[in-house]
Amino acid sequence: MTSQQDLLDTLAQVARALGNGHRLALLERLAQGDAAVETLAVTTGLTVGNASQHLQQLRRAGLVTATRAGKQMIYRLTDERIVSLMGLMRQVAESNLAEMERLVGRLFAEDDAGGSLEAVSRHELLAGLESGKVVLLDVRPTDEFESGHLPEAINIPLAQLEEMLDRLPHDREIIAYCRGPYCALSHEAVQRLRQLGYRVRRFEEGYPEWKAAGLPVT
Amino acid sequence: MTSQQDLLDTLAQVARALGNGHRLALLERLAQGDAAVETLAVTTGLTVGNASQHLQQLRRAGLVTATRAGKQMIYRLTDERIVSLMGLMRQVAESNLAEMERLVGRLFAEDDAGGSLEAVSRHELLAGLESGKVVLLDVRPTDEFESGHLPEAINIPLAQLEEMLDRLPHDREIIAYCRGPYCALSHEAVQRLRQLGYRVRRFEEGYPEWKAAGLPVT
DNA sequence: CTGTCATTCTATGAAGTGATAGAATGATGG
DNA sequence: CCATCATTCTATCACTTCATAGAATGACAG
Repeated sequence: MTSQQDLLDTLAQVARALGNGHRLALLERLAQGDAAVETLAVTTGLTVGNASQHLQQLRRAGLVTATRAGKQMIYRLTDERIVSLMGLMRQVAESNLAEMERLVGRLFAEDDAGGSLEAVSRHELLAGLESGKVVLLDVRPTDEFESGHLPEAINIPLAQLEEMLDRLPHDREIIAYCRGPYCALSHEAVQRLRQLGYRVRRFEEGYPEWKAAGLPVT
Repeated sequence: MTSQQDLLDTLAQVARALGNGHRLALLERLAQGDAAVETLAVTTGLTVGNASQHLQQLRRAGLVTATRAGKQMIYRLTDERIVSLMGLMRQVAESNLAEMERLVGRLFAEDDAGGSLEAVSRHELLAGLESGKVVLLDVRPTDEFESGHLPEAINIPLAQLEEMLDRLPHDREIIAYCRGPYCALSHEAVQRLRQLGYRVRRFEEGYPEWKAAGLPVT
C-alpha cells in the first residue's frame, strides 16, 4: 500500500519536471537535436546558469542525459517518447483548457485573414512527397537542420528567406515546416512567401513529431 | 514569439497539476469511474477538505470536470486520453529512472519467489477470452466494478475472496485484474488463490487501460 | 425556514521552487 | 602549470505549494 503511493510520488516528480515553461522550451529545443548548455540557453533566452539548473532537474527526472565533449556538456533527450508525451499533453490541454485555445487561436489568427491557410496533415504531406508534386521547405536555423531533417527538404532559414529565393521553384507547391505545432517560423515563412506569389502551405507538425512517429529522417 | 512562451507556460500548468502524488492517486481513482469528493477522499486517504482542494486544481488544469448531484459533487475525467497520458508518463519514467525501477521491482518481488508469475498481456488475454478457456476475475471493490468492468468478468472484491470462492471454477485458468499496473489487489489475489490450488495469473494492465484502448466494457 | 450533510473557501505556517550573482570545478591550449 | 572557457555549485530572496483547521456556502428533508 505504501509503495503504491511511493510510485505515484516518483511519477509526480517526472510531471513536476515538465511543469515549467522554460523546461518545456528546453525540451522542445532538444527535440530538434542534441545541444550544449550555451546553445540551449541562447535559444530559450535563459542565462547559462539558470539553463544549467533547469537541465539538472530534467536530468534528475530522467528526461535528458548529458555527455561531456571537451569543455562542453552535450544534452540530449533520453527517449523519443518524450516528444510523444509532450504531444499528448498538448492535445489534452488544447481540448480541455479554454486558455490554451485562446492562445493557439492568437498564434494562428494573425495570418489567417485571407483564409485557406489550413495546415497540411502528415498523411497529406506523405502523399504529396510520394507523388513528387511538392517541395519541402525547412525554415529552421541551419544547425538544427543539420542535426536532422525530413527527407529531401531544402533548408532556408527564415532570416535568409529573401536572399535564397532562387532555390525555390515557382511552379510547384511548397510545404514549409519548422520545430513543431507551436513554432512560429513556418507561419511567418508562409505569409511572406505568399506575398511573393508562391503557392505555399504549412505542415501542421514539425521535425520532432515526424521523427517520433518513426518516419525516415536525414 | 511571446505567445510561444505563453503556450508553453499554459502547458506547464497542466504538467504541474499532474506533479503531485495525491493528485495522481485521485486521477487513478477517477479512471475507475466517476465519484463524489468523499469517496475520493476515502480511497486516497486524504481529508475531505484537502481532496477538494486538489480536485479544484485538477479542474483548473482541465483534467477533471464536476457536476452537482443533489448534495454531492460528482467528479469525472474530462478525457479518456488522460489515462493514456499517465500511462505514457509511467513508461517514460520506468525506463529512465532508476528509482522507479527499484519501486516497481519491490512491488512485484515479494510474491515472485515461486517464479512463473509473469503477467498476462492484453493480447494474450484477448486470445484467452476468445477461446473461452479462461475466467476473468475483477478483484476491485463492488462500486468500482459496477461503474464499469471488462466483459464477462466475475467480481470478487479482495476482502471477500475466501467467502466467495464458490464462484470460481477449479478447472479453468483464472486471470485476475484490478485498477492498473501499480494496483496491488490482483497481485494479492493471485498469491492467495495460488495457495488454495487455483491456476491463476495476473493481467498486466487494468480496467482504465482496457477502456482507454477502446476495447468493450460493460 | 431550520438543521444537517457534502463540499468549498479562507487563513496560517512549513516546505519547496525559481532567478540571480558570484565562487568553484574541469578540460584545454599554450 | 597558468589562463581561459564552459559549466556547475552555493547562497540568497521572493514567491508558490501543501496540509490543516475552522468558517462559509448550497442543497435538501422535515
